[in-house]
Amino acid sequence: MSTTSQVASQRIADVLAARILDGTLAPGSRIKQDQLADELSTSRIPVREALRILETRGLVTLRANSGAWVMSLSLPDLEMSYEIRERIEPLLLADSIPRLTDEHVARMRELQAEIVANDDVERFLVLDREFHEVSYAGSEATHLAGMVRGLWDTTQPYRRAFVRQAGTQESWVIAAEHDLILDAVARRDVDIATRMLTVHIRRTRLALLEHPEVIEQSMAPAGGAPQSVESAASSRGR
Amino acid sequence: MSTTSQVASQRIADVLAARILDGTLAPGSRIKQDQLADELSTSRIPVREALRILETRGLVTLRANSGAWVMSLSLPDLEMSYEIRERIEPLLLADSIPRLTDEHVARMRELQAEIVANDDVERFLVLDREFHEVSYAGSEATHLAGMVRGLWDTTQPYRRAFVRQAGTQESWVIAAEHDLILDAVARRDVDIATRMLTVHIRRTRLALLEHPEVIEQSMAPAGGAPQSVESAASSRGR
DNA sequence: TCTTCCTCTAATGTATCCATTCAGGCACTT
DNA sequence: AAGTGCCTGAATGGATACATTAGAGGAAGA
Repeated sequence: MSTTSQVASQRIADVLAARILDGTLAPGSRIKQDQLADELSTSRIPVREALRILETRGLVTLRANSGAWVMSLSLPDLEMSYEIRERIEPLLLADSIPRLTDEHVARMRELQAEIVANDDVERFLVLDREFHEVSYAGSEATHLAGMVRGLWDTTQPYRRAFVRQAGTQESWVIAAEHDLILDAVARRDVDIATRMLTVHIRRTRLALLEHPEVIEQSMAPAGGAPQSVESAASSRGR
Repeated sequence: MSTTSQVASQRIADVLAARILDGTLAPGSRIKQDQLADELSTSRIPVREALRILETRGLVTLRANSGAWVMSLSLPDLEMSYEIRERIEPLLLADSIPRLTDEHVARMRELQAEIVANDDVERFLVLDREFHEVSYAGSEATHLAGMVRGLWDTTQPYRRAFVRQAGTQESWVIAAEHDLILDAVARRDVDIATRMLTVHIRRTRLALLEHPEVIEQSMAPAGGAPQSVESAASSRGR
């Protein structure tokens, strides 16, 4: 019924998340509580809650008595994110496949068809993500699914820069790998599907490593961002 | 200098985390903002922040307009946590080993010696955890380390119940496996160390599955806890 | 010219008060 | 007797006002 949450902090979190994921807010950008509260006509209290919510999703970095920044990753961070994805997404897929309906598979086919026909970067990012998300829709492992979503979230700005950089040839390879995954999923072949997914993620990571410039390209121009994740962790665990 | 954080929300989060991890607050227990604020002589604002912080660490489940509960896991959740650990902790260990100092190894030996001599459940939980944490101390992958810490945190109450239940024989097996890991780490043998760790976690998961009663034993007696993680996720992603 | 200390300001952290929501119980209807 | 609806209170969500901190900038000294 309600397209937007009744709870203000959730609404604000959704707005902020959308801006980060669609590239409006670049990694490293400073987020000021006053400014956001002003813009969204609320007090700073729900804004602060929203920032905490986004910290949980990995989208925002908080430092006590200092401020909030859009999460930014170093190249090792980014590589590690893909290493983690390579190990846990097959787990999620394996848990999902047995409960996937024919409608899910049909939806995957639709998305795959559009991916092949598409050549717009932004559209690709949406389609690619939904393709994988649908393949995970059968899983009831909420915790794991949340971790995976977090990894997709934090890496999204860099994926955008990468797709821009690598261009259409990369899309073709991805589409080919999706075909293999889709076939296996349609047959409910857990073993092959997970293997294909593993290869898919691994190859993407290696391709990413050939474009280390995506890190700089994704960063906000200035703003005094704390270097990487470290500062958040150290302030958290004091 | 300051043993406790200057920021109230951090202090409160630390206090709450300690109570959850040491078993004072059982999974499923209701946490009331008023009561906590009262007890710690603060307003409810920093308490709410603390709850968000603990949600990030996976220790607390929040439901909008409803309340906060100590995170509780179903048996499938618990099993999945170990499946995830089995896949990502070797990654963390591999990243850590090359940078481990001899002091780290020496500390691991100390801990291992005390584990062998020890027969107290609470002490075992502390020692076991620190043994693994030290082995990860060389890693600079903060993000991954945080995920692993979260998994240890959320599963700690069930590990306690399990060790109580399985008793000393389980400790012996664990100690034996630790020996294998320690040897490999001391030789800086990444391959063997990660394999031993994988086996260690997998065997623990299987042993855990033979004691499904740990779930009920760990739960708080009453309090109207929302069933498992699901409710938190659904309220979050509305 | 560089360093150090101080000051001041902008932004974050916290307290108090008010608004809103949800769960449980009770009365009423069918 | 079962189910529905309202009503009340306890607990959470949010706004305003104040306290505190971090960091930039400048003044003074070497």
